[in-house]
Amino acid sequence: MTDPNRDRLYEELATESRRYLAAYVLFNQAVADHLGLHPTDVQALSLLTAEPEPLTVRQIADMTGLTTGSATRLVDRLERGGYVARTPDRQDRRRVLVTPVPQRVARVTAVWDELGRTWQTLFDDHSEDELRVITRHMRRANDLSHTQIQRLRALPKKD
Amino acid sequence: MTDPNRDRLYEELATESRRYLAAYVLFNQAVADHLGLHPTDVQALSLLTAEPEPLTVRQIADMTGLTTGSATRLVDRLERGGYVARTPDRQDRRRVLVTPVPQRVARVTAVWDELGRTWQTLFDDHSEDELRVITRHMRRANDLSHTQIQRLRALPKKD
DNA sequence: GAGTTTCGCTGCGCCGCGCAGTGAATTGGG
DNA sequence: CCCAATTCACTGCGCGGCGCAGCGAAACTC
Repeated sequence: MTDPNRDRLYEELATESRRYLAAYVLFNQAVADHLGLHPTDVQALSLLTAEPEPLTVRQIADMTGLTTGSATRLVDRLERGGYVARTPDRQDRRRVLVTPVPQRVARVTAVWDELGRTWQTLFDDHSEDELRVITRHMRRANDLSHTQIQRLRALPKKD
Repeated sequence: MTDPNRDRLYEELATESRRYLAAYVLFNQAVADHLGLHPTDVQALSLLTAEPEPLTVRQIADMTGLTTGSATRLVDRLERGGYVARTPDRQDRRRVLVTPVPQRVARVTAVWDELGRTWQTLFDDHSEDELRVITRHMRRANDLSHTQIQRLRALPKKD
């Protein structure tokens, strides 16, 4: 139950996770500054390009955690910057599909890939099993945090 | 060089990382909402409690990525909320040391630990070696992103 | 001891954001 | 079939965090 060795590993991993997140936020900020965008916009673009199909405004709102109103404004900015295009949905005419503009978005992903290349060198001395371990951990932590978020939102607010 | 199997793993890990970090940001946001704070404040508290010694305002500014002015305001909010206390530095009287107030901060970390406990159940079927692999990856990615941020800031801004 | 640098702090304006409400489109129940 | 309820994206409005520029005070430099 309380293996002191494992406890130390847990502790270490917890602290490292915090720094990991902090580093990501800083990196995201740096990318945004570099491109003259806002961190939220970069984050949205990252999520948008990760999905195979175009998203609706509401989906973007859910994934970023903003309201639909703010999401509309976000898409406004991205559209004005030429990063995405609004396309009406044929099936449901209330909906608006937001599709990324490849050549423009490439400018953003280029910065990401710049990191990605260095990442590869970082991964190169990992075995395939180790890579799978990391990926699996992230996926599970991802799922877990979603349920945790649900719980937090359902709970009464403190103070 | 181009092992298709590894390439697929890289691809998978890259996408999963995005989602993982996005989820982390969302969780941070949810915690902030729950406590009636701002995400930046929670992040600062997280970093503040992770360090063994009190930080100066400038150090907080550097770690969070904001200007000293905004950092001052951030400390103002945290102080007003009773989360931290300002202490003058004896050695350098220009400096102000920001020390977390344990009993008040405990309220925040309680929410983190709530996730931590569930995390433990998630980790329980990992071997110690696997835990070390994950921790090591995060630490290295952390270091790497810092150098990347330096590079980004040095580069000329695009657009 | 005068000049320079660093510290934290403070007006100011910008702008992202949540809130609440709008019209249009879709869905469901009698 | 029609009318109510829901969902969609969008829009004023006010709040407030943030960067910017400048401020005295304290520390370092020569």
